[in-house]
Amino acid sequence: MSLEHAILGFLTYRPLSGYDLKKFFDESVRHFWSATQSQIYRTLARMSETGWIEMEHIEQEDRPDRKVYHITNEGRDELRHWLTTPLDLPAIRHKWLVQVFFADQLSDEETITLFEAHAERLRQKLALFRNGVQEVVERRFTEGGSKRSRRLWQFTLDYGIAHLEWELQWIENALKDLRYLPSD
Amino acid sequence: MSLEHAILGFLTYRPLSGYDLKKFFDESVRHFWSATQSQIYRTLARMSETGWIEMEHIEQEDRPDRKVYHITNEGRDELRHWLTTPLDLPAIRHKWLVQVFFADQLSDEETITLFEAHAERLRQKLALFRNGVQEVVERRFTEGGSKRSRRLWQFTLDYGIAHLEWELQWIENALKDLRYLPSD
DNA sequence: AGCGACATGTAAGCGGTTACATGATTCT
DNA sequence: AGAATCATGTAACCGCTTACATGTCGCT
Repeated sequence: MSLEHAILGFLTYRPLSGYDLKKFFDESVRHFWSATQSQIYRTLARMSETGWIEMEHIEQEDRPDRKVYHITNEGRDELRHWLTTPLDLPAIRHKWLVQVFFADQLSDEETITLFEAHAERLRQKLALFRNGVQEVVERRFTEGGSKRSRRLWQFTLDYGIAHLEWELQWIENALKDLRYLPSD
Repeated sequence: MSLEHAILGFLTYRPLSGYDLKKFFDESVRHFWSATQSQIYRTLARMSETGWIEMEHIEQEDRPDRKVYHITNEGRDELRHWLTTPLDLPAIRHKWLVQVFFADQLSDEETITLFEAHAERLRQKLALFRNGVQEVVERRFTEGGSKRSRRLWQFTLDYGIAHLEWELQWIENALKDLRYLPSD
């Protein structure tokens, strides 16, 4: 399971609360592994039981108390083990391709719209990605973190952008072929 | 939901049983939308209640009885409606990128292995894809199906192959950069 | 007065996977 | 004799999403 291991990964940086972790997820791995708040809290409780992490209750006067978790030696072992485990390729679940597959139920115009609407979404996400994300990386790494870690982060960002660019280009190309769609 | 709409899509070809549908899924849309047998039977039962499909019990002497489902007019309306509904981009869940992100816990060699193992998996899947799939298309379309429908099928296959090719190339490229990974 | 940040969690439901269960026929 | 194909389904579980629930502090 990746959620647990992502949490272990973040806890190698420093001890963190559920609230902290949610922010880490949203700011860094979100575009390839998102996690909701409720999922994080539940998983932290489970991981405490297996002994991969330990909780420390920190009382605060001005703000709500925090439960800060730190990684144990077993946790570190588990993380290293998982990181060196080859994984199966993820199954693709792409609803849009289901629409394409059954688009013989649509007119030519509707089919073109199907492709163009998807292209437009890709363009929007790409714009978001290009603008928003790079700043976050800079901000985070002025306050610490190794160059190696930063370079690996950059890999995952490059992947995200290159992937969107590729898909967009593929669709723009497909749109050209769409003009010669057989009518029967 | 895509499973229901994929089923509706297949039922526009002809009335089918759960068993038939499982084969259709495995032979055509599997690489972007898979479905298990138990999922299909449960969903058919649910769809009968909503009125999108209707069941006909067909008794057979030599083999087990069949429950053959056909699409209703409401089903056709629902399918057309869904096909013209723009969908959000699917969230990517790519465990391998989680491994990359936290690979600062690994040595240089281990990191290179992480990339190379993934590339090898992509190569295997690509080989499978190129060999196995095209034949299925030919076979299926000698026994019927419109040219339009066939062309759309081809689109989804092309997408699958092009996607694997792109990812493989990206990783091979990343492997070159990996030589200059900062050590601190 | 209202909103956002801080901080914790529970509950219900949904889609999907894996395992279990049955039983006949046909091919090797 | 054993495997594959035909054909149906149930049950348990798992990961994830959405909604609900509570309460403080600081800023505008």
